Amino acid sequence: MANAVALDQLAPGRRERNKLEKQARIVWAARQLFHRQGFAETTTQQIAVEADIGTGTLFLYAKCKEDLLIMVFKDEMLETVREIFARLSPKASPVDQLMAVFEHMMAYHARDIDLSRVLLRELVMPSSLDRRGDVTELMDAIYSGLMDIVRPVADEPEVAARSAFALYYFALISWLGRGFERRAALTHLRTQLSGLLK
Amino acid sequence: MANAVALDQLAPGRRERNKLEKQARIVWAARQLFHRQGFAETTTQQIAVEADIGTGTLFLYAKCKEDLLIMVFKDEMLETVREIFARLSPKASPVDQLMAVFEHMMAYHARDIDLSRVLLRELVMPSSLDRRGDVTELMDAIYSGLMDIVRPVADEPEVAARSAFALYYFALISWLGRGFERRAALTHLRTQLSGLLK
Amino acid sequence: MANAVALDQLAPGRRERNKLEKQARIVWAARQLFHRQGFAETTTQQIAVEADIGTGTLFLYAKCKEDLLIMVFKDEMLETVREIFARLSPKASPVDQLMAVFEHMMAYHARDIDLSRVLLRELVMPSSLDRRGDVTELMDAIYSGLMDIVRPVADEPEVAARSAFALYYFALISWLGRGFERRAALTHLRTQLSGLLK
Amino acid sequence: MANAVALDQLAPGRRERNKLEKQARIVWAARQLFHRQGFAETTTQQIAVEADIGTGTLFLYAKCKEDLLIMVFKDEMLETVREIFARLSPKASPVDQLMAVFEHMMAYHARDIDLSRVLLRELVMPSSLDRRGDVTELMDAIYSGLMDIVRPVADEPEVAARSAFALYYFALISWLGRGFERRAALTHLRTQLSGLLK
DNA sequence: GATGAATGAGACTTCATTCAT
DNA sequence: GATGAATGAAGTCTCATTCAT
Repeated sequence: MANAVALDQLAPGRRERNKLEKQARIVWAARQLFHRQGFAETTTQQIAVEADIGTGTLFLYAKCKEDLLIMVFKDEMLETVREIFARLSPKASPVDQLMAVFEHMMAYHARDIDLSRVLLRELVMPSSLDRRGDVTELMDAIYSGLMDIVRPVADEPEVAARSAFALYYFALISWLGRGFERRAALTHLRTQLSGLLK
Repeated sequence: MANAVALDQLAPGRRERNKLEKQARIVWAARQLFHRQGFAETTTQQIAVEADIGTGTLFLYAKCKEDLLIMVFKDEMLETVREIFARLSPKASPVDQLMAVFEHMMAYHARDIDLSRVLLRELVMPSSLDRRGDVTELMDAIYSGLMDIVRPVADEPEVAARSAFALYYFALISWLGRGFERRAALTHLRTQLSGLLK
Repeated sequence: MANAVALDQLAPGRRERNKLEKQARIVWAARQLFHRQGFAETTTQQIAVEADIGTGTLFLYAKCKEDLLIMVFKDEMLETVREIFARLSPKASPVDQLMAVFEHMMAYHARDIDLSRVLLRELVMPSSLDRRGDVTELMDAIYSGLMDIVRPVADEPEVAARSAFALYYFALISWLGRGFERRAALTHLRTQLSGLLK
Repeated sequence: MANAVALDQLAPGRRERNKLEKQARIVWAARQLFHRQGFAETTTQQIAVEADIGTGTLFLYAKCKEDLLIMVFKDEMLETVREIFARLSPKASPVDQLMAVFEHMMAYHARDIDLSRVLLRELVMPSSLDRRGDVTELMDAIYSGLMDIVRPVADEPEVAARSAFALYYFALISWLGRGFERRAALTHLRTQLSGLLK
């Protein structure tokens, strides 16, 4: 008994660290490696080693490698989105505010274009549906912010917010998917948003 | 040599025609197999066998497997799109016409959802740029038709057409990517299009 | 402690009965799943869930997954064999009686050929020796019945019974292992048994 | 041109070595490694390296690892069987001759019991049916030899040969599968064969 | 006895693509 | 242009089993 306590103090093992902490370590490890090496170039083994867990344990927290990407993205993006909305100038026009939001979001993706491409691919054709909740949570945060912006000028803020996001999404895909210039995509987007909000 | 010339004289354009016929056989074989077995489950060897050509010959006509999917899709989709636009009732409202177009396009994708998912993934993150021309050709046909529809009510038909397509594309992805119901996606889309065209 | 005694007095044999009941549930669960999904496709976790016990508890009752197969088989087969011997017509010739036995046994295996293949593989190359007793018990039952059949016509009933079973076993393997037709295997077997018993 | 010839002379490549030679090299490599390290412990990569071919090339010649075992076994066993039959004393009694054959065959398996266990398992539950021809060829050779032995004393040599082999097979499995002593298995077998041939 | 979170070994095979002919 | 034998990279995730509680 006394020994066990002593052992715990000397070498706190893996087991007592709780699930949440473990999940956090996994996401942290995945993020580091995905950004440093790319998605395909990162092996699940590397992530497990970096997170200090067993190879199999990883799959108790994420059903597949792609789910790890969603988890990484959701954490980062949610924070990013909240910052973006927090920093908006309320005096700017709705279109300007929307553009500010979307420009920042694109800038976020620009930091790691390849990883964002993999992410979009994953959103279009999900490898598992386990992380659907994460995506929903993120989308809700975005829609909520967009609605606040368009509310003053839109009869149906929800519809307008969804439309605005759809236009952004198309611009994003045009940029990521076909080498459409980011600037050109944004220019188009502004025109379209102006048209949308009359 | 002399023989070759003679053959050419007897059947002018023969080589070229052979090439086209061979390409047609390849696309036909790919389509059959992709639809029957799915994209990943179909091997390039199977396609070569079905098209009655050598394994290596295939890659003289398509740089990679994904290009075959684009070829299959472009042929089918271009025809589908033309039919759709041809059958529109010019008396219907622009929104109704747009919805008719998009409903038919979604119905086309519904015939093979999985294959459409692969296609969208491919459009978002192309494996090769060789078939970009095919995509452009198709998009031009679509934009052209959409512009005709929105022209009566839009100041900038090109912008409106692009926006309309963006809204459709988002609906499409929502449906394919997340099991969002097709009906629900279409309902949303109609509301958004109404908003867009005021 | 005192409580434990009291409990034991209230329900004597309770612990033992619980253990047997639990084992019965495990075997029942394993049988369902093996038959429904196949051996390889069934996980020990599924069996544990179905038997309503912990994942680790399973291995208190069976040293390994293969042992579960033996347990399933032994229960079923022992009952089957007893029925078969009970229903024999004593007036039939020994060869006819043997054939009746073996036909029924093959029919039993025919109900789940794939599982029987796994079983035979397991008998040829056992994963553990823990369940050897089960196999012996079953074999004894079979030999005993076969000896009763051949006794009237064999000088050494034990030898004849063993030979008869060997001939059956070969027929069984020929059928399971190589797609030899069941009918053909049985025809061969009858000829061989006739030769054996003169 | 001249260069190509020079290169060929300096470094005769893989390609010109024909298919048969390649298959022989593969089987040779597999045999070495299976015997030296055991079946499970040998990787297909090792075999490919040893045979001096590409990893994938291996699977042009054997559909799966198990097929390699059949190929190895068939070659060895066919030779072994022919030797055994060639060396029989025609003056010995049929039972003695049969026993000589089966003792030698068991001795062959005794040289690598574990590999033989894997082989038997494979025969009971084949991983592929591609090598069925090999098994048939071997069995034909064995049956043919056995028929010659039993012909003098059996009305139906074919049936007797098959029965004799079945009895041997059962003894073999008893020995390999359950640690039944080889000597005991052979003793039983002799008794049974005596009974069979009256 | 019971639990269930954690472990970690593990190597096969596929199949798009190439390139010598 | 056509062929098809040869290549070889590649790495996830499963799942039986353990063992601290």
